[in-house]
Amino acid sequence: VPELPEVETVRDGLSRFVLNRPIIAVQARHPRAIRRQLAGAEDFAAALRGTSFAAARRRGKYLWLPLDADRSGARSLVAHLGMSGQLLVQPRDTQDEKHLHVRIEFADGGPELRFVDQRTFGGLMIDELVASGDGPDAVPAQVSHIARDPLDPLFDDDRFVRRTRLRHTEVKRALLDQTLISGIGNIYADESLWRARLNGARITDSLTRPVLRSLLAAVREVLTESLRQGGTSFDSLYVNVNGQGGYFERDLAVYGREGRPCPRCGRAIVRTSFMNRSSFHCPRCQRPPRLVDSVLPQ
DNA sequence: CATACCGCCTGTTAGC
DNA sequence: TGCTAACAGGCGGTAT
Repeated sequence: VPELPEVETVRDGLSRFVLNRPIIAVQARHPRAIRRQLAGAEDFAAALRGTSFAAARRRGKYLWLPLDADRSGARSLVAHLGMSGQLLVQPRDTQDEKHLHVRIEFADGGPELRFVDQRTFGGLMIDELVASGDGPDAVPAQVSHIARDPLDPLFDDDRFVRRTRLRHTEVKRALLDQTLISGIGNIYADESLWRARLNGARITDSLTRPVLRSLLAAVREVLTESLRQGGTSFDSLYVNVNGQGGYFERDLAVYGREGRPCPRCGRAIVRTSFMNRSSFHCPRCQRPPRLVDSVLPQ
């Protein structure tokens, strides 16, 4: 599942292989992949033909490629990989992938950009850049509600701690809320909570500022180490633009490791159902909240 | 406003 | 063996 380290790895690949190359043809083969393009497939293709990508940017799990300023500097190709989306840079003679949804060809005849997505939760669209509201940089309108991510130099730690403590919800929910802190999905939420020795069911307004700061530090450690390894390819659906997986799965402490020993204390990792998805934690290192602190009715 | 939950998707695996 | 059901889960929309 592509989260911040995976999306950043893709962004880096795009920045090296698809910038400043005039686009000559665009093929949208699956309408669902561009469902957010309200004006339709032809409008999508027309916006890209003849221009080029000027840069590759990211916030949280969204990435976007601003179009060449000479023609349409206010617009970008916005991408979200969803559960299983891949942006691949492939030689033109490479056989079409089974779930190839969008193809972008360049005038130089070099490798083309392909959007491949098995579960179709991802998508592409052309969108206008707008002021971000929390800083000097512009972001696509589709991305404007997304908080800065913890690897963004302008991420405001104090604001995150303050806003989190104003909420009354489980801390894992808060980590997954992209309007509070972006880029974290189920895998890195569990890994970060384990590093911070916090149970994900702890309630945000009962956590102290130092505890939340240490959680934020754990989040940054996990994301940074995973990024160094090219991300996590837990279910092999995540690959970089060259089709290669990352290696962080080897370093996962709890995610997907039910029954195996906690790397810190040796106790068996426990799997629970949480928010209708799987969560993994160490029952010794991450003690559940006292009942009085539970989110359940008082 | 804050918070919780549903539905969208398909390939893989578990269970009968 | 063959079928069904569960599972994976990010996110926008909607309900409370």
